[in-house]
Amino acid sequence: MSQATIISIETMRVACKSCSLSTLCLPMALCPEDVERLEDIVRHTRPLHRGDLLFRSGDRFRSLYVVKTGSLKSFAPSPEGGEQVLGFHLPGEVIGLDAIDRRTHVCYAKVLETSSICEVPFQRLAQLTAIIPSLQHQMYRLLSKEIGHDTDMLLLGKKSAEERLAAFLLDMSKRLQRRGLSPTDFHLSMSRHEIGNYLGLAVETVSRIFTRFQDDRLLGVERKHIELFDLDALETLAEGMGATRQQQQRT
Amino acid sequence: MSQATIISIETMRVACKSCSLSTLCLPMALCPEDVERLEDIVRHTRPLHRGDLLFRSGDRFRSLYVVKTGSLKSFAPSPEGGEQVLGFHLPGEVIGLDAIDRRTHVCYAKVLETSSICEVPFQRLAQLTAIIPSLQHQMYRLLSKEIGHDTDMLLLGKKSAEERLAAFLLDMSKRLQRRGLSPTDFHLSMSRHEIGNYLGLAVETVSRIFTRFQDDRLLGVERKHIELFDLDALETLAEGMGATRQQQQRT
DNA sequence: CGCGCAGTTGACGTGCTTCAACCGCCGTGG
DNA sequence: CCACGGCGGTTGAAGCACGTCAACTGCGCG
Repeated sequence: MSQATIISIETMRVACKSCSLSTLCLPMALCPEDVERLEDIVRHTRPLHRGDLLFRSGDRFRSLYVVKTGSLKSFAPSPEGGEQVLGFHLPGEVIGLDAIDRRTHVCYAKVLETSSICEVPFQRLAQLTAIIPSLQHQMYRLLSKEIGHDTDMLLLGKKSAEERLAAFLLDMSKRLQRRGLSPTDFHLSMSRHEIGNYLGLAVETVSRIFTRFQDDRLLGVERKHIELFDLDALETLAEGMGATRQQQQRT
Repeated sequence: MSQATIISIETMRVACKSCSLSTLCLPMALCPEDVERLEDIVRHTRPLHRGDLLFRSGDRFRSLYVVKTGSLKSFAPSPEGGEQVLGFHLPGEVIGLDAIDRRTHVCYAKVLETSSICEVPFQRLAQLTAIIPSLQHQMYRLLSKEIGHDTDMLLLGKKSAEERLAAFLLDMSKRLQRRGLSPTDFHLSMSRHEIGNYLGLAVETVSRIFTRFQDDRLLGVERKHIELFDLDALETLAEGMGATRQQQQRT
């Protein structure tokens, strides 16, 4: 028990310079000296557990959060009391970028599995970006990348159910690969409900398509464990070349 | 004719400090001295006309563009040769934020009606933000706002056709209002095809819902001229309180 | 004056949702 | 240790919202 505690604290306190995410996260392309300046403002909190909320809708925006380990989902309350899943967040990804403008969080961030998270106070980060040009560029790229990803998701909304699920799986695959994990064999920390909600599909539809993909030997599924057998075929599907329902609306 | 030319040139050359958009655009909250520094890097191009392309997919990213007058649409080529409308851009709005990260434009920007546009070289803008803190904040807020708007659009993709069109009209209404125009009486510069494509709906569906809204006295339509009679009702519709198809998927 | 395209309207087909039943895993408590 | 309840997930049947196809209208432009 005491050993577990020590490990946990060690994990918590790992500095940016020795963090395995340093090539993905904010320190990317910073010189050691600047990494240290960044470290000075980063706050490490104790690990959060499944179901914990990182922040709530309405909370005042003060910090960006970076996932160090684990995963989260963000969601907005929907009018009827349900929730709308806005995205999933993997290690190295920054949460809260949408709140900079509004000064207030308008969504919830919930932990899907035990996760450790770095807190980066935004005001101090902004001050730092003014004196570290490469950090400023990194911030602009980060924000821009988020816009690009959102745009991709926006396009998804116009595709068929099969295309959406294929695109979702490929997106996860690529994001995991960037983190040094297998792009073809991984664990989904979110439920089918959450996937369906995220993609705008009914749970049943998600389930049916998973089995359809499995029947077609595109992948193997066993509960939350996914194995992708044919990335190319999935890519083709996701692109919408499926011949059915050509949504090519020229204007 | 010569008078028209003079007016056009006058419009082209208007400086940031005397531009009617100065409270919406980048100069927002800058002191006069800093506005002048911004002006120094802004390039004014001749007005573009309907159908002109501001940039193409594949073009190297060099500048952000701000709409001064007129309107544009951005779209991505879809696999089968059609196009996917990504958004519409009104005066005071910045185009190209998604390209900062990729260093290359991945979509097209096409002019919907005669428009004048300011070009802001990004490298020089970034240099300027490092020495003008309020400009840096403005940039962060701009990028963040875009993320927020994209997220809103993403949520739209999960709603019914009526909800989507209502939300689209309200979005236009609010954006026009911020520009000092009537929020209830305006002209849509895009075609039904483009609206449908943007919202992920068939043209016929858009048309049907327009007439349905008109029958319900929510608005008046005559070709591209729109008059909104009942903003509250549209708001309620857009929120998805329509009692039909409650997409409240709890997880 | 007439071609052409944007827009509207109607009839029909279908992909997805909805409703419902069932299965299997897992935790809990007797 | 097993029984039981509950939830996540899968599968089947039926309905509906929206897409597709097709015909028609009318403004706009050469």
